[in-house]
Amino acid sequence: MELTGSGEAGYSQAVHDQVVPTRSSPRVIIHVDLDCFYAQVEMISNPELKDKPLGVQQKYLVVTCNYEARKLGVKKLMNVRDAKEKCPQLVLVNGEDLTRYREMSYKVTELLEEFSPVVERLGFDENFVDLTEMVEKRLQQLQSDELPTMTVSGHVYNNQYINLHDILHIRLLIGSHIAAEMREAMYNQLGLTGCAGVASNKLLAKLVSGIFKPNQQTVLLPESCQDLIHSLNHIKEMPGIGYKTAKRLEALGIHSVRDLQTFSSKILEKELGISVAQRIQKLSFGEDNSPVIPSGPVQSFSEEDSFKKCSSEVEVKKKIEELLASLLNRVCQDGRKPHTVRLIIRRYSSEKHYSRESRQCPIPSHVIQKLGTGNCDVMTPMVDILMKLFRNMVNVKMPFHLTLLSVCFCNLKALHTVKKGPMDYYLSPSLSAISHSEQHSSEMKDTSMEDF
DNA sequence: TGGGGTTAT
DNA sequence: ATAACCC
Repeated sequence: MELTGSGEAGYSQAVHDQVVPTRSSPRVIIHVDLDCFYAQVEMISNPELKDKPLGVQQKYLVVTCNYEARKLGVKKLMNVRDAKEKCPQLVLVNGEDLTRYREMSYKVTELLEEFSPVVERLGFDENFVDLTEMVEKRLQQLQSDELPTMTVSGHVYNNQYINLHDILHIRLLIGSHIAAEMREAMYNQLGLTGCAGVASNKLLAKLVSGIFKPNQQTVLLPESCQDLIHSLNHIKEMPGIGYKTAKRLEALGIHSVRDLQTFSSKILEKELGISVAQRIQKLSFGEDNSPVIPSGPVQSFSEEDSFKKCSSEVEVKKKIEELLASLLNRVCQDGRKPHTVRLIIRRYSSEKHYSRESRQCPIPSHVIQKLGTGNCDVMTPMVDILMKLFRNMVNVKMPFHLTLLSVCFCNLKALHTVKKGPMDYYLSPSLSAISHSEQHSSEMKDTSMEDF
């Protein structure tokens, strides 16, 4: 038996004109999924909540709840009235301000990045990590006398037999140990519990992480892949197949994963377009070659507020000022500067499901400059810009009825720190481009376009 | 359905 | 700018 073979050596990815050998085939991916994340953060903030049924409320919804509450029949995204009816002892905390959740969320991602830098966030409470390289290193450290005593950490999906002569099994077992170490670190350093799934791609890792539910982990061995995907009761449960696609598939008579596997590729491509069709049909077989993409710093900040009714310009301005105040704090913390601002609205409509409209524009350069600086009045010009965007979307001479307002800062650009002797100077990209001849054309053009 | 996020078109 | 996806 050889421990090192089996990966097809591919030559891809030209990085800086260098051809780097990459092993593209057998990956080890972990999906980490925190247990009822917002509720956990609240229980850490206030330990008195720990042994009580707890729900986190946003507007009239219980968006998540702890396991005490779940035992008593409370479900995620349940109406507050229904939840209180089911469970009169339910303790509710308001979770509309995401600040503490966001901060804890990034602590988790950073902790995982210490194991391996390739970490992709999915929402606030899930992360994928590509463990392939880490596993490979441990495999090379593995002594041959240790091999016969190798065991799994946590559950094996289907309770499948482990073959220690199968290199794919060995890799995944090593992955399961790394998963256990990650969960231990999350608990010891942050006080958080969660589930983990280890498999050969993101789809399967995600599906298998949910098999044993709070605070447990599961590894999927290749032979049980089909069992896993066929354990889904409906195609809508397949990550990547959302509400719209599921509806269209149903119209084609496709309900189960097997229906999708056996459906004509040609017809599917004609109905959904080649891109979606090919992607989701591969998903139906458990195939997913999408890489784990390091999320890095956020690409946009937004704050939103929903309400029953907002129908005057004065109200709109007040809401925008509130949203903006929070956003400016966040921008200040981040250090980078947004170069674009967007206003998003949702209009009241009795039927038409969930449609938002938005208008965006560049942030004038003189406003950008003031953004990080405490708060020498950047509010006024920003509110003016946002009200103009608002009037561009909504005819204020006609009656209107909004149910949501959101402000988003995006197109974030780093400040360039230029080493110049004892002092560092912060320069905007355009200035930096002038002082450094190696940075030019595209950035210059981009900046000047936005300024005017 | 809340209050966020991402990528593709 | 919108539409789809994710939580």
